[in-house]
Order: sequence, then C-alpha cells, then structure tokens
Amino acid sequence: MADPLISVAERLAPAFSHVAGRPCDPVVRPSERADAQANGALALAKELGVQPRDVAQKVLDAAGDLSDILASTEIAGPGFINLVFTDSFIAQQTADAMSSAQLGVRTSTDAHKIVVDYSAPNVAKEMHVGHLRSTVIGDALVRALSFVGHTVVRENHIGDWGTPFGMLIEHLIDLGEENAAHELGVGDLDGFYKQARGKFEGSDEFKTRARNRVVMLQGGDEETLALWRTLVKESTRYFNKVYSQLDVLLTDDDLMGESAYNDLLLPVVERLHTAGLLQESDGAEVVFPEGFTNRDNEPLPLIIRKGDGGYNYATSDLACVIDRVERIGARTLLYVVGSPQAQHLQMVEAVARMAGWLPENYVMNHVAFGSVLGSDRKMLKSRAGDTVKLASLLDEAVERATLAIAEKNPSMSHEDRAQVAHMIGIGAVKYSDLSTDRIKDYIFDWDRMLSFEGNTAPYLQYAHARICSIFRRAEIHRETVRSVVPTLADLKERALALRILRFDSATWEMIDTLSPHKMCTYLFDLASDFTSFYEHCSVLKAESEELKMSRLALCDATARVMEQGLALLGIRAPEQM
RNA sequence: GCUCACGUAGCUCAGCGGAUAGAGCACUUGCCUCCGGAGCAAGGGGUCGCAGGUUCAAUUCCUGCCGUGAGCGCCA
Repeated sequence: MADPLISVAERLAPAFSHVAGRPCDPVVRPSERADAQANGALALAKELGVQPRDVAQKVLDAAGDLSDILASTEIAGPGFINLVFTDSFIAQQTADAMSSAQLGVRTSTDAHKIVVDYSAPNVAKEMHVGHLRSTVIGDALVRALSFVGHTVVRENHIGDWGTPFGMLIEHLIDLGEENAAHELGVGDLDGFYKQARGKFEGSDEFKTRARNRVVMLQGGDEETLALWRTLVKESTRYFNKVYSQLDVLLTDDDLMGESAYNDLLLPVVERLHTAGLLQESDGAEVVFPEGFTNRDNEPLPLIIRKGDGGYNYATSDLACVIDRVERIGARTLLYVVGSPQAQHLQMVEAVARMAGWLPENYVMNHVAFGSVLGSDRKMLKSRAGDTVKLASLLDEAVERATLAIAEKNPSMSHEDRAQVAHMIGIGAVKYSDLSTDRIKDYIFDWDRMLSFEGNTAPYLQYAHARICSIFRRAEIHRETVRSVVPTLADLKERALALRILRFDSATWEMIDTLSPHKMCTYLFDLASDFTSFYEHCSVLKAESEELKMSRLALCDATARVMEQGLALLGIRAPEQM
C-alpha cells in the first residue's frame, strides 16, 4: 500500500459509512490546500438533509483517532475535510515503498490473461507513422499490465494474407527470388509493393497471372506457399529491425498474422450458421448486429463471406476472438487500433457476443487513438508528400539526438554518445506520442519533443541522469541509502516524498484508463518536484551526515521511480547524458 | 444524410462532479560565492466553441446547435 490517499480513504470509509448508514465513499482527492481533501460530506448532507459541515464533523467524530497518519483534519468551505499527513507517516511509507521491487505499486487483485493486439504492419509494405502509435501505445500497455501482475499475451496481427499476395508473388518471381529477397531485406518494401501494383494495373497479362496465383496460394500449392513464405520472412526480418530500433517487446513469437486463422474461418461460418445468425444478403453471407445502420438507414451487416465465396477481415477478426478466448484463455482482449475502426470493432464485438463467444464478464476493448499530424494540422507527410517511413523517422530522431548531445556534452565518448543518443532520440519520439491523450490527434514536432525543457522525455531522462551523477560524485552506492527513512523537515522534501508515493496511483490510473499519458503527467510532476527540491535542499553539502543520507535516499527513490515509470512507457533512462 | 471523436491561455497540452481552471513553450522580471543554469523563483495572459438542462456544486454528466476530423455492405 503506497498511496497515502488510499490509506486515508480506507481509514475514513467506516466513519462515512457509519454516518450514512450504508457503504459510503469518502471521495478523497488531492488538494491544493492540504495533502488531500475528503469531499464525501457534501453529497451525503444532501441525502441526509443536514448541513454539510455538520456531516463532516460527525464523520470526524466517528473516525476516532487518526493521529498516527494525520497531523490535522480541518473542515473547510462548504464541507470539505482537509487532510494533512504526519511527516513520520509519509517518511515511513516512503521507506516501505522503496523496500519493495514494485516501488509501492499495488499488484492486481484480479490478475488474469490479457491479449494485447498491436502494431500489425502489412507484409511487403513499409511501416509508417500510423504503425508508430499502435506499436508504442500497445507496448506501453503491455509493460504496465505485466508490471501489476497480469499475464499478457502480445499479438502482432500482421497482414500476411489476401488478394494482394497474387501480384506480390508474381512480382517476386519476375525479379528472381534472390534479387527480391535482397530488395526486401534492405528495407525497400515500398518500392517492391509499388512496382507490383504498377504492373498489376498496367498489364493484363500480369493481372491474370496475379489472380491465378491467388487461387494457387489459397489452394495450398506448395511452390506458391514457399514463395509466400519468402515474402513473409523478409518482411518480418525488416519489421524486427524497426522493432529493435524502436525498442519494443515484439518478437517473432508474437506474430499471429491473418494467415494463422485460415483454418478457423470455415468454423466461424458454421458456428454462426448453427446459431441461426447467418443471413444471405446480396449474395453474401452476413450477420446483422442490432443498432448499426448504413447511410440509407438500413440495417448494416457484418460480412462473413463475400459473394465470391472469399473471406474478409471481419471473419478473421471473429476467428481471433474465438482463438483468444477459447485457445489462449484470455478474459480481456485489447485492440490498439486507430479510431477510424471503431465501428468495425463494435460490430465484431456485437456479433461475438450474439454468438456467445464472448461471455458477459469478458472485456473486449478498443484502445483507439488519433492520427499523427504535421505542423499544418494535416496527416503527417514527407517533404515529397508521401507517407513518412517509420524507419527513416526513427533514424532522424537518433541523428537529432546525437547532435544535441554532442553540443551539450562534448566530452562524452563516441560509443557512449551513440548509446545515449539512441535512448534519447527514441525516447523522445515515444514520449511525444504517449504524453497526450491517445484519443486525440497529435502534432508531430521535432523541436518540441527533443527539447530538454518542458514535458519531454529528455527532461525526465535528464532528471534521472542528474541523480545518478550525484551518487557518482558522492562515491556512495545507491543501495546503501535504501534502508534510510528520510527526514522531511523541508517542505520540498515532503512534497517530493508525497509525490514518490503517488507512483502507485499513477500506474493504476494508466492501467484503468488504458492511458499512458497519465504516467507521463505524473513523471513530469515528479521531475518538477525533484528539481525544486534539489534547488532548495543541498544534498552533498547538507548540514549533517544524517541529513545527507536522508536526502540521498530521496534522490535514490526519485531515480528508481523515474526509471521504472519510464520503463513502463518503454523508455530507457541513461545514467549520464 | 446518419454515426462517432475532438473543440480549455498566442502555441502545444493536462484537468479524477467539487473551493480562485493548471503546466510547458513563448513573453516580462529576479537568482550565476550554483551538488550538471539542460535549472529555480515570480509576473502578465482564459466569457473552458455556443445555448439549454440535471445537481447543493458542471470545464467535467445529458440534450441541441456551430466548427474540425473520421467512418458509414462485399479493401484491411
């Protein structure tokens, strides 16, 4: 138990419930006028038909002695109860939190298996900024959910099947397998795809070959499958390079491409048919979930099998649901997918529930996100007007970070600089993506994200590096101060300790709302409180050895929380920069 | 046309039904006998898109309107 607000809420809850005559939430919130405030009395007063301040007083009377954790309780304004913790309570809680590997973060009381579907690039197509958000947000959620004890299954639903593969395989044959592998291997996926597309549109002969090839692919022709595997292998090798550069958790083990569900598509149709949900409409087999209409206000179908007998993505998404629930045993399914797909996913969920594949207490959640915009507030494009290649964007981030470090810290060795530049550059890109509410579009701005001022990754990383530097200079191992219970004589020390204890709630807010930006806001506040503390409280030049160790303990705690918080976002914290 | 999301300071964004709406950047002013100034302290700047409603209390919840973006049957 770390967050003191939760501790005090638990202590006040019985008193509130006693006064209310029913279970009653004290509604404890952070306060500008105290460490916290309990707002529960106002709502309760209305219910009981009494003055709010009287209710507050009754609650305090019923609460009994709280002096072990609270230095003062004051009824203020219309009926708020302002709460101030004792210094000793905060100090002891801080020491307790720091004695655990979880840094005081509560583990889940409902740990279960969660599938997170994210990234999902297409084979033989370039990864672009659109994949950035899914990959970065998904990865952060995976890390946070794992941290609190869930079993998280990463699923990278790559686009490795469908009609485009006819033309892609024929193009592969034209080029010769080795040449094609080389071209894909060096990462020119866009070129490859565009050439294939060009031939498909420009040549009837090629188009015919491509269509025949799709039939052979779907028919399981071994030679065709071998060529297809080459395409997939070279593409995923390229994806892995990008993932490695981006520093995300995804590996080949997480690949669950569309092709993996081929054998499950027919069962989807059969089970929907058996359930009596399948209908024929304009030659296609469809399900009409309730509440969805098209532009003519007619029922909107989810197409299970097309008029030509083929399947499309709705079918494979349903197969995914079945697979994730029945084979993997997941109870929560998260889809980190752009917001334009909201309706599609709602329909998939609706059909899955109608069919009974997704029990009521199972969660299927669309973790939607907005677009990446340029400074013109339109979808981010390269100078030439093309979509921006993710790989080149990441390279540019590292280049820019390298220049920045070379300027700010010229004495750093070249090897160190390369490593640190990677952490800073990639961290900056990830943080700028994660630090605003994911549902909104966000504006991509190199100068802002790489700035060492403001709410940016470099600023947070700097705060961390600075603390590491203090310990180097002090020639004291971080571990040696970890059993120290800090003294909190100065307001800045106290504020910092209280902030450290709120890491618990920050982590849980991020998880409960699936919103990494909550963690970003917290870490920025932590960094601000730290720099303020550091400015006002001498650490190495403290008046006494005891005070120095106490302040070093606060430094260590700050650095640990900062490093762990950034780690939950998938961002590294260098020891110097 | 219908549906969904967004609209908060000049700019980029926080804001969990609660007290005088907050940061950062930019701007103004202090602090370089300073443990990394990549900083700290302070100041100016807002009819929270508009109008209703619910509530003791609305930037927050509901409805309508306006603006912006997106989606709306055989692409994924």
